[in-house]
Amino acid sequence: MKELKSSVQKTFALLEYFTIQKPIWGVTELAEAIGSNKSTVYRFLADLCRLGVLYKDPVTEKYGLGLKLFELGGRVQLKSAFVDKTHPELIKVAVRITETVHIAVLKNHQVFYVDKVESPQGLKISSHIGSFNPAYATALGKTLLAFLPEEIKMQTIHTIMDLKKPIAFTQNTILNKTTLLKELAQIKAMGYGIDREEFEQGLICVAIPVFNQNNEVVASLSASGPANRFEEKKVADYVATLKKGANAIQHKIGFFKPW
Amino acid sequence: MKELKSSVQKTFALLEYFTIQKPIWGVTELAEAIGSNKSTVYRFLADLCRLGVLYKDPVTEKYGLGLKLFELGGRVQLKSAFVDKTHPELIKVAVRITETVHIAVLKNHQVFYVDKVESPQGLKISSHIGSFNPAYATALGKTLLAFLPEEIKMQTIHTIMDLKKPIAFTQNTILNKTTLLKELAQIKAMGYGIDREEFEQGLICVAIPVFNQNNEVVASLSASGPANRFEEKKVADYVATLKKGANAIQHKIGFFKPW
DNA sequence: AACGTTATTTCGTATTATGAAACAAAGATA
DNA sequence: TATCTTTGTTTCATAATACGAAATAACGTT
Repeated sequence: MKELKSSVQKTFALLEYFTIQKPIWGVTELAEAIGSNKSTVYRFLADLCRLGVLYKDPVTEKYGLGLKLFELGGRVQLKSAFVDKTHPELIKVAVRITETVHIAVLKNHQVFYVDKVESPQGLKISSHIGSFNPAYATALGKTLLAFLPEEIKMQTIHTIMDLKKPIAFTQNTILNKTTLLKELAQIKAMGYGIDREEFEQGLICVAIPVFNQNNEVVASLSASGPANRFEEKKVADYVATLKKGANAIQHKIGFFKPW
Repeated sequence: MKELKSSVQKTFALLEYFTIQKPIWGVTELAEAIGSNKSTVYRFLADLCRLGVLYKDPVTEKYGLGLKLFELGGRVQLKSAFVDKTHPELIKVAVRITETVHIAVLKNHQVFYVDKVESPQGLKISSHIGSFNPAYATALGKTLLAFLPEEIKMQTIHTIMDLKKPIAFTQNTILNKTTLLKELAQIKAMGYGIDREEFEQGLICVAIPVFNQNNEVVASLSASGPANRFEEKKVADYVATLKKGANAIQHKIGFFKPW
């Protein structure tokens, strides 16, 4: 690899090619995609296989992500101390609400999708666990921002709205800082946030904050559905159910805090 | 690090120190545990943090496993193409059976625990997702072995019983190859396997095979509970419920095969 | 049988990693 | 408040690993 990069960086850069959409690669194919010599890539692949980080199909000679990553992923505290505990509560909420339920945390001024439970009757939502979305344009994000401690909130909003130049996703996306601050104040007052097609056309999302037992906001919990199915009365019902879920979650996670 | 090892190996060796039991390390503490210079370890930690593989708590200056591993773990096909689909079925089984339900695959001649759902009424089982256990001494393992294609089965049993010298976990552990082969024949005939305190004192486990839509055995599904609660009648009921679960799983996983 | 493609190995050279030492920062102690 | 101790962070000469061109092996296609 003709770049000034540590081997650690190269290793994880290589692992990035193994996606949900394309989970399987051959040596030459991957070398071409990376722009590296195939003997270099071959050695990385061989090393990673020995460690169980990748596996090699003996028949096709193609490589895929291995059990070691599955196991390491399970040791991340977000998984072992949070998702494993909250997942059953998401299921209960999804059963009652019959829409897709998500839980997310704030990371790098964005929402990071941590888990979701789809309802058979619910709309298929394109969100992807393990991915980021803009905090300012999602119910999950706005709700997380709204309940942050005041100083952290102002710093974060400054970063998002002034330094990082927000973009519009739909006509409804809030791009003005003052407008966003008013919106967050309203979310704080009402105890829940709504994304009215601000991030995705045709999609409405209702979110409420999730606190730990130190009363720190650690996540947000939401229900998403098509715009034509969200009536005012339903919103109140959803909020009530989400709050029950959030209370149960608070009991289960103790003082857990995703840094 | 004074060893002849690639940086890839060193990287994953370092990540191994971040366990469920001890998820958080400081620079010097980790360097001492590894037996490496703290400036070397510091650079690895810094690199891994920039990649999101680790995170650093800004207050305590300690390190923990980061979101990137959570996300990579979610991209492993065993997770995205299997666990995500089978988990709801495990829940349904656990609700009916009111014991702990596990699903495992065969890897390196051992059972690899992939998922589990505990029942509130169930005994707390010490199994750990992402860990291995001996195939010859567990219901999950014996059942997987029993339903393997004949040639692969004989090879695998040769490896386990002749080359790897099995050890006893309890007085009931099967150590004789001929005895094990008879046991597997019986499991094949009955369609389910039982571990009668062969792996853990006081614990009985019933497992059935899970097939994909190519009729290849890809996993096994089990219910575990204390020995004093397992009566003959209950076994038949459990097997029936587990079979329903396995059928539902077969429908959901298509031709998926954990390599 | 010949050809094309991909996987795998070799070895001289290029690049990265190491660790001792020094410095910075912060908490503990007198 | 000053001093000491411990941990985190940085520097740089040296040691070790990584690289890639070329060759070989393996396998599928024609």
